[in-house]
Amino acid sequence: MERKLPQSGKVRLTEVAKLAGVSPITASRFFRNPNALSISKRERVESAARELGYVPNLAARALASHRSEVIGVLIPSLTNNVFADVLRGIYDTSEGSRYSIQLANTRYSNLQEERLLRIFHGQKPAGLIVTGIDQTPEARAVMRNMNCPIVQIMEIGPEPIDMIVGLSHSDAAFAAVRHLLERGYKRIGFLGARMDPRGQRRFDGYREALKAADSFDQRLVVTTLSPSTVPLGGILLSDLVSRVPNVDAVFCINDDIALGALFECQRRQIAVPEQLAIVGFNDLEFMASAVPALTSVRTNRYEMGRKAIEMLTAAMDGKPPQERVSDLGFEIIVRASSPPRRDPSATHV
Amino acid sequence: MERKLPQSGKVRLTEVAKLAGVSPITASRFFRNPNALSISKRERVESAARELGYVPNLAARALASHRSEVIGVLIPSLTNNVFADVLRGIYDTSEGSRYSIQLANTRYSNLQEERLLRIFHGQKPAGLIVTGIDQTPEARAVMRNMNCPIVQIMEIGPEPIDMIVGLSHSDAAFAAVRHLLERGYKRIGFLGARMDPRGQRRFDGYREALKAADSFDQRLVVTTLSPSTVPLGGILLSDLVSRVPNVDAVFCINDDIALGALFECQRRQIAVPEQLAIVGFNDLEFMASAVPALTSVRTNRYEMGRKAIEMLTAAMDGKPPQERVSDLGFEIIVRASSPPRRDPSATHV
DNA sequence: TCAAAAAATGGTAGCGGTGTCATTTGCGCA
DNA sequence: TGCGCAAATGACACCGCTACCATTTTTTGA
Repeated sequence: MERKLPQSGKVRLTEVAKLAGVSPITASRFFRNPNALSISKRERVESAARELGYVPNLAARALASHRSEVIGVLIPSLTNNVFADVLRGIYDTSEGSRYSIQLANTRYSNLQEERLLRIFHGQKPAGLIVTGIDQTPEARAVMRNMNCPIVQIMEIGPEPIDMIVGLSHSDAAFAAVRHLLERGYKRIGFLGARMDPRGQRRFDGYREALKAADSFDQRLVVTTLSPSTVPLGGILLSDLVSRVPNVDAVFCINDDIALGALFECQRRQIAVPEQLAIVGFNDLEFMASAVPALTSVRTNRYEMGRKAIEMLTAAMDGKPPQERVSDLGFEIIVRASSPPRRDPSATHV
Repeated sequence: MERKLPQSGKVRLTEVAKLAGVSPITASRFFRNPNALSISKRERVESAARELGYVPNLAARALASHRSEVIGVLIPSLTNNVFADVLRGIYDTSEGSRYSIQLANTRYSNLQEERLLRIFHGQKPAGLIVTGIDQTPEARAVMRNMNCPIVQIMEIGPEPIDMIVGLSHSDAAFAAVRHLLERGYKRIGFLGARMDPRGQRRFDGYREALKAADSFDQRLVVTTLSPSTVPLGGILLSDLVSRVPNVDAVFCINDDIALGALFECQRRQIAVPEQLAIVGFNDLEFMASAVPALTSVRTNRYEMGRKAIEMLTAAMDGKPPQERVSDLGFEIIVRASSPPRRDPSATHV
């Protein structure tokens, strides 16, 4: 009970074992699989460990067991709010387990990703989480050699490396644009930034929806490779309305762009939604607060992180996977920024 | 040259040494301090390592050397944008070094913080970054026993544990409120969420500025312990204007609250800034885009992360610290939401 | 009741590096 | 040419824990 808080005299497993009156190997087993011990020893070891304030030496454990208890996580950005939610899910869920998270930032670069994978490879992680489905063949080769369970997140697609959890971004974008079409919008623009493959697939959904309605028009598409920011949303919108003044709706590749577009409309006195409907993607919290509240596509990001860790820990603990592919889906959250189009002149095309 | 990408046959230091024709210990030295070897051996080891695709086993290294090459980072939230910027600074800067980052989330809980510190303590990190200056005595005791350099970030204050980099939040808040006073605002409200100690100090700055102008009024203060969100900003603003209808400015504890307040004003047809000036804190990117653009207090968060790692690596490499306290300061970014007050009736008080 | 199987426990060796100290080599200078 | 010192190199033990296998104890079933 009396706990001399900062134990300076180092406590090794041997000390715990000695105090508990068992062999070191038995004490070791207690920490890995308590059920393998008889009740009496289990209690003795437990109380001995507590009394001495034992903290296992992870380096020694990793060296002896040939595997670390690290889950490597590769994400492309720390700034993007979208990943903050996924990370929360990852950290929250991993906290209960014995695994710790090693986070690395690829900055949307395939080369960085390869480099980081090689570093992880050397660390023999217990599991790996990577973002997206666009790894290079080299990266995939490294991963196949890792000999640990791997979960791809954010997106689902063909040929998962191992397991995968996410949603179809093209389907989601398709549904969002269908929503606008069904509400009577005719000239629906696309604002896209950071046109990485995932963004490209959202664009694909947009294009397919419009092509199906025979309304696709390249002039309505404004994209850039620059990273998404709120101010950039304003710039893209400016571009769009100067090109196509009578555009009546925009589908934005994400919520930051949508918010920037809304602000730009306010600046230019373009009435939203009367003159221009706006739809975003991700449904960040501010979308519901904006004036008017902005329609968006809800993606279950926290859940995605949680699920990824659960799939990983199940696999690491040797449990057969329930499912290799988990489609978390999406939901169109309809708000005031995309009401049914009232202006009958819109039907003139 | 021909690199069989995924080296499966494990390569140990011994193999490298053998190929290079040196003893293992010499090879070991090459990786830690190449200058200790003669040129010829250095080159031999280097090419041998490359040829075999050697990756050091970090666990073995940590076990043998009694120190890991891990920098522990404790932050209170992953969701809060503010920390994303700091983290970017941390990750960007640490990438060049041989240290890796271990991130942990305290969730604004002192108990979590203590628990996490104890875990880190067991890992013998090479360095530690903790957020804020409000650690419990127990937490401070654990840290003092860590025997590694420590940097506190976000805030400066008395009695740093080791090193510290940040700014004075009360000074920053004081300056922001002074700005409003100087522009002629009389009834300046305070919107505060998540009133943790750091938020409290911002409130202190607000209060002191108003007291100095003899204008402090408790009815103008609306706070909650709930986490900051954009929607919450709207709720707090509603509360304030229903209590004090003639409030003419608000100082918001952060930018999310400020944005929510702006949206609420739009909803209620309160003209910003004519009827109500708004000032936020942190200067997130969207503040400049909002309509009207919102005044805020710029804090150098990326720089804070960068500096923390630099101080840490310098100390870990045994260099004497240039400075133990680094005040990164702040800047009031004046925008359209807080123009000089024009309404002369305001002078009636 | 006793043998066989299962569960619990322990002994030994070694994971892949590095600290420590001893030894060898190189080099400047008298 | 030889001496002394610093630089370069090497030998050995051991970091703290776990894999592997051997041994002991308990349980089970005929």
